[in-house]
Amino acid sequence: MFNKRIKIKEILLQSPGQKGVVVMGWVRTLRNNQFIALNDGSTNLNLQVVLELGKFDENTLKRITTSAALKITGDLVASQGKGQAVELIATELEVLGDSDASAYPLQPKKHSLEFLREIAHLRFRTNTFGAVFRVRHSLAFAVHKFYHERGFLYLHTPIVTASDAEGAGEMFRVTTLPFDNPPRNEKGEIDFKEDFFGRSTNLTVSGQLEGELGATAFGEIYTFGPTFRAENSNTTRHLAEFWMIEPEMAFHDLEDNMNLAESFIKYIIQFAMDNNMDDLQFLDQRLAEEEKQLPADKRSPMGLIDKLRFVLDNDFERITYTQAIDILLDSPAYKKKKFQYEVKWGIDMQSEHERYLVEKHFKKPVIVTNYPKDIKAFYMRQNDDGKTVAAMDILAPGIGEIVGGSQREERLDKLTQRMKEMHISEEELWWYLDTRRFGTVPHAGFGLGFERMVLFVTGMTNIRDVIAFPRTPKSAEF
RNA sequence: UCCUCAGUAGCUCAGUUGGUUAGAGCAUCUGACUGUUAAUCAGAGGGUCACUGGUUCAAGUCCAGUCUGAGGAGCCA
Repeated sequence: MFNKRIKIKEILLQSPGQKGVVVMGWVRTLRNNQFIALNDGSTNLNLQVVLELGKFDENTLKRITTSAALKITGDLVASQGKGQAVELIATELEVLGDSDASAYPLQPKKHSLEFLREIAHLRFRTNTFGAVFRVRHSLAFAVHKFYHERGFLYLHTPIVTASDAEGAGEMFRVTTLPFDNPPRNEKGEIDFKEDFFGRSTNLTVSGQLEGELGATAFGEIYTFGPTFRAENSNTTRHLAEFWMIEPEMAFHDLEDNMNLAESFIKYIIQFAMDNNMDDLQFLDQRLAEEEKQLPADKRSPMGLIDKLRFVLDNDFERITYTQAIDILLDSPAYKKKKFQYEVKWGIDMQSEHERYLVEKHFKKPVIVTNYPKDIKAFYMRQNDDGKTVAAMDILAPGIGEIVGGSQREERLDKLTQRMKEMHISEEELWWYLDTRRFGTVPHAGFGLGFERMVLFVTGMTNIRDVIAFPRTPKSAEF
């Protein structure tokens, strides 16, 4: 029976005086042969366990090494030392699992994030990753809470998909055909009729098209699942496997869509602020320490928690693509020829342009709407000007694009015309087009990259550090 | 995929114009000490200088290629 244990998060809030308290956790450090800093993952804070001199034999003490798993029974008392309100005087100590100190890679000191990535199976045991993953959990939970409270239905869209017409990037093929000798048809091409699903299949790059099927029946749905892109992207904000949240809403236009996205982002930030303040404070201090190393102009203008408060307290800036281009053309950066890439109406804005708008000009999240149709996907609703579509991207400081969405083209003729122009097969997407044939309605939706959201809230800078087991080109060890 | 930078002990790093036996702090091990907060003190062990090839009397150091990592760019969430 292990159920009598009390989590360290709870015991730290209790008043001294209790006897026979049972705790279990892992040793962070043993100081002075007398003080164990015990952590059980429920909080970043450690419980100080006091071993009175002579009470435990030398062999037991020798087994109290970094990361050894312990069961300790003891009495909770007011701490004599500084740094903690209460501490546990141990009466019984059992080593549940030894940890060979000479082989254990983590030390009670600061490790580089690069090194910790190489031991991703153990990095949860550090303060930084403990905080990041508790915050990540809260954000994920808040996603469901937000949509559930608003009557959205959680729809599980498929991981394996047959459609390759979504145009959202390179896909991972799913097959059971033998590599060395695949079946071939008369033309000598690989015959996917022989494959497991009887056709060529891939891992999903987006649940949106399926999401629209749900929205046109349930009204409002959301998806929250893994997404796969086989792009050879080597950046701090791309993963080959990442998690995306995609709400899709019938009877919503572009403005409704923006309103939902903004309140959604604020809601999940608020939830983390309400439930993970200890961890956010730790991350805030961590970030401040990191930034001391940077030159002054590279540092964030605000601390992490101040930044989150600022986002909660202020409306996102809303501008059209056309206004965005005008701001760029009118900017000192443009006039001083600081931009490497050309700025003119019709371009797909580069990172440097987005960063300027968000980090220099507005200094807060910006929603850019009504992009030129030629740089956006086929399913976005065409505006009356014939040039733009009802798209919206949310750009966040330090991250770039965190949300991409649009009002969808609900008019069948406009949609199929656009598909023809963009060489997208109507036959393959017959099921998608059926939503426009049978009771089509104005509707909208967006995708939010979950890891980018976690980056923003935790202040981490590399996306590989906010997902448990990052998959990136040439890397899938854990 | 492109550009730039890096790879020296378990970790973080130093290593001069190429020159004797490659160093430090932390960690580890041994011992001491005991109200510590990444405990402290003393001592010890620990290296295929990423890999392959080349230049040279001599390469951690110079050159070429490869691999891996980081940052930036593109693709995007």
